[in-house]
Amino acid sequence: MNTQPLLVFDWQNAILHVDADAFFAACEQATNPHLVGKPLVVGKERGIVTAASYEAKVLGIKRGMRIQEVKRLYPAVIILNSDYEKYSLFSIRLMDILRRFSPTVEEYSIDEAFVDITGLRRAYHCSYEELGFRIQETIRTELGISVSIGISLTKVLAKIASQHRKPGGLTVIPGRQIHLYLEKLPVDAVWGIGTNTAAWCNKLGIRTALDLACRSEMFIQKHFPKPCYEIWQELNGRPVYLVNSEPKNNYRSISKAATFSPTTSRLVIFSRLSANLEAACFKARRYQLAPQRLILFLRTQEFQESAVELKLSAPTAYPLLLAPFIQQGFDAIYQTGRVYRQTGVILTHLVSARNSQITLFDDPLRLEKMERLYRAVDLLKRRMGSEIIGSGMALTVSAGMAKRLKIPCLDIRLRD
DNA sequence: TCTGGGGTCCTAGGACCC
DNA sequence: TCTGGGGTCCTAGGACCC
Repeated sequence: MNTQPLLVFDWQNAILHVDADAFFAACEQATNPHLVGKPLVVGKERGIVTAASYEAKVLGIKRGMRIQEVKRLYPAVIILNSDYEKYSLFSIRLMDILRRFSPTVEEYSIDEAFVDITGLRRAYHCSYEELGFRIQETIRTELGISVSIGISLTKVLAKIASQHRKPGGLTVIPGRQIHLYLEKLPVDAVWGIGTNTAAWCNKLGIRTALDLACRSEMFIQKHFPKPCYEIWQELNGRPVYLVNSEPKNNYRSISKAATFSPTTSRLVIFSRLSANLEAACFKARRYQLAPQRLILFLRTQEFQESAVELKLSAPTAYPLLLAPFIQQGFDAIYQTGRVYRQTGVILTHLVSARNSQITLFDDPLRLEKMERLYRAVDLLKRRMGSEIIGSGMALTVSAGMAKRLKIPCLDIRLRD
């Protein structure tokens, strides 16, 4: 058999993973004493459960469950709209606390972070476990929420550690104890191993994380693609994934999609699509980005997807300029009489908008007008909420106006 | 098992060039 | 024009994550 014993020296490297417990629900409870200790669910506005407090989870409520069903089965459960502003503020404060302990903090998601704590035992005159405990306590007292913490030699192991005991757990996995934690862990519970890779593992006789970690390096390289080889190294205590503390200020793509009650109405579907475009461009402008391409897609009731990709000859995040092409693209994929339930827009090949949009206009005055218009729009949206202005605008632009504005669209291509 | 919405990275294969 | 080898770039699609 292609196996080998785990051989890891302790603490060449120390990574801490923080995972907030039932984060959205916890934020609600932290800001409203009446909610503490009560079963509570967030996601009313979407019709599905986005997050559930532990009191609600105990009853059997899971993420994705219909709100209607929750109401019917558990009339006592409190149901709230989600409040992303609030959760973002908690997230910012959480990350700030972590940065007080170490400068190397990766904000992995709104409620999760990795912290590189290598060598901090000396600085704080305490063990890594004690340091984890202090962090946990600081978060509890300052924010009033509970987090689970895992500490180990790599990110993958630290994730396993933080999952090990939830909520409120603190688990340290030193090198010599790795096998104890991998022994009973199903391979698909490892970060980065999904259902497909797990199925492949099973075919090779690999059931647990330990089975995977103990295979020889050669065996892994022969039978698995690169991502899995990296995970294998991490499971063996060899760090591959570094803690990246650079702030997220760039995107490869920006997308907006929305599901609605099934309809055949051309007008309704097109205006949904326009709203998606508005929202996506709004976000792009916030990060000073402009797409060179965009993909429009529609989904039918039977989950059939049709999409079209538009290549712009010059990048822009001004929906007004894009309107005629959206119309063309839409016409290419929309089928009269079909029942649709979802629309979406993906902005890709993003570039910095700072200078690139200038090439769209030969007349600097016109550029300035457009910039001023959207500065006003963006300000209004930020102040009053993004619903205040926008969608429908795309409908009002005539093809003639677009022609005068000289936005050429190079290429429209149907995808699949 | 997917609900629903937002992302990332990797890979195989084709086009094109020398 | 064909043969063969080799490299790069781009794309679609897959897999995975929260």
